[in-house]
Amino acid sequence: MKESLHYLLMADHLLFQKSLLAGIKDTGLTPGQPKILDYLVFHDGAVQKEIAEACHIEPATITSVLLGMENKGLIIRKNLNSNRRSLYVYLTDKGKLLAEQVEMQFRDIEEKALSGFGDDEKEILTIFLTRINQNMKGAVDHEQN
Amino acid sequence: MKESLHYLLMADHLLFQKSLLAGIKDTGLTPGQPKILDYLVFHDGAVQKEIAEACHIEPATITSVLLGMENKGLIIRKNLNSNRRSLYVYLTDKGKLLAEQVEMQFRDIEEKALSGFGDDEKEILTIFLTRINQNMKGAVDHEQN
DNA sequence: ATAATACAATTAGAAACCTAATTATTAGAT
DNA sequence: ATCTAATAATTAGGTTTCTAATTGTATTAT
Repeated sequence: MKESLHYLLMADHLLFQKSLLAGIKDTGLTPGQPKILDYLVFHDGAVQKEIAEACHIEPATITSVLLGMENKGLIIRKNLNSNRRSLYVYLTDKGKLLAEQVEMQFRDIEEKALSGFGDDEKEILTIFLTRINQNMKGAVDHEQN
Repeated sequence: MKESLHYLLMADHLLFQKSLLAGIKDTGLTPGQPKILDYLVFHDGAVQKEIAEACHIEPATITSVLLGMENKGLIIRKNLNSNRRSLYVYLTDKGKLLAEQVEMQFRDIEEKALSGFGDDEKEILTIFLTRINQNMKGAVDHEQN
């Protein structure tokens, strides 16, 4: 089991997550918030559904996490007249500052995780993980019909 | 962000998990239970702390998940006289049956995930993920001191 | 134009997970 | 031998996550 793909992916992902949280303890961010902050850096103004998909969590989950982030003043949610059933999410200045810290931490951990890897190896790894991603996406989509 | 290691690991892990849960819906297992069942197949009689470490969850979490599994009759927990502060966990016959189903599903998904991969590619992937694992373990251990 | 359908977000309720503090047991030090 | 440290499990309290059902808004069909 220790050598199975599932186990390795789980271990790597969770160690990454644990390391991230340790590195941003001083920010007061709770575990669900960093990935959303990170997504918004590159997709400011996204609607909730989009964020949920990108972060691989359900729309119902996003609702509560974003509420917490809004209360902390990290984001604001706007209702545009052109589409009143969607909520558009924007980083505040405070949110941007914390997001930068998260970004930095992401980069640090990634570097640590890949220490000893050559550029060619990094590229191969990325390609492999992307292929798996596509294989799995197809599988899950198929099951939903 | 879509191309970062963290994102790819997260996506692959969560798609794997989602696919697994879809494939064992009929078993009535809740999301936290399959990985423990799987671990016990190869480590029957493990103590709770060991299971927690292997499954990358905290001892406090194991307590409640194992309670649920015990109530469902999937496991029993025994107190041995030689060490009365540890609890030794064993699969019941019912637990073994469900574990087999979980195993089968793990294998199916792994095959789907790696479709198109040659044996040499699979081996390289495993090596890479294991190296990342070791890099991260070192990092997390270091932070704890 | 109105009715049916689809869609985005939310609420409700439950499971999984965490950290910090507690209890019970074991091991180690003097 | 007793006192202190460490260890395994648990409890308490909170966050994240899920599914299913609901609300409000937009689209589509007749």
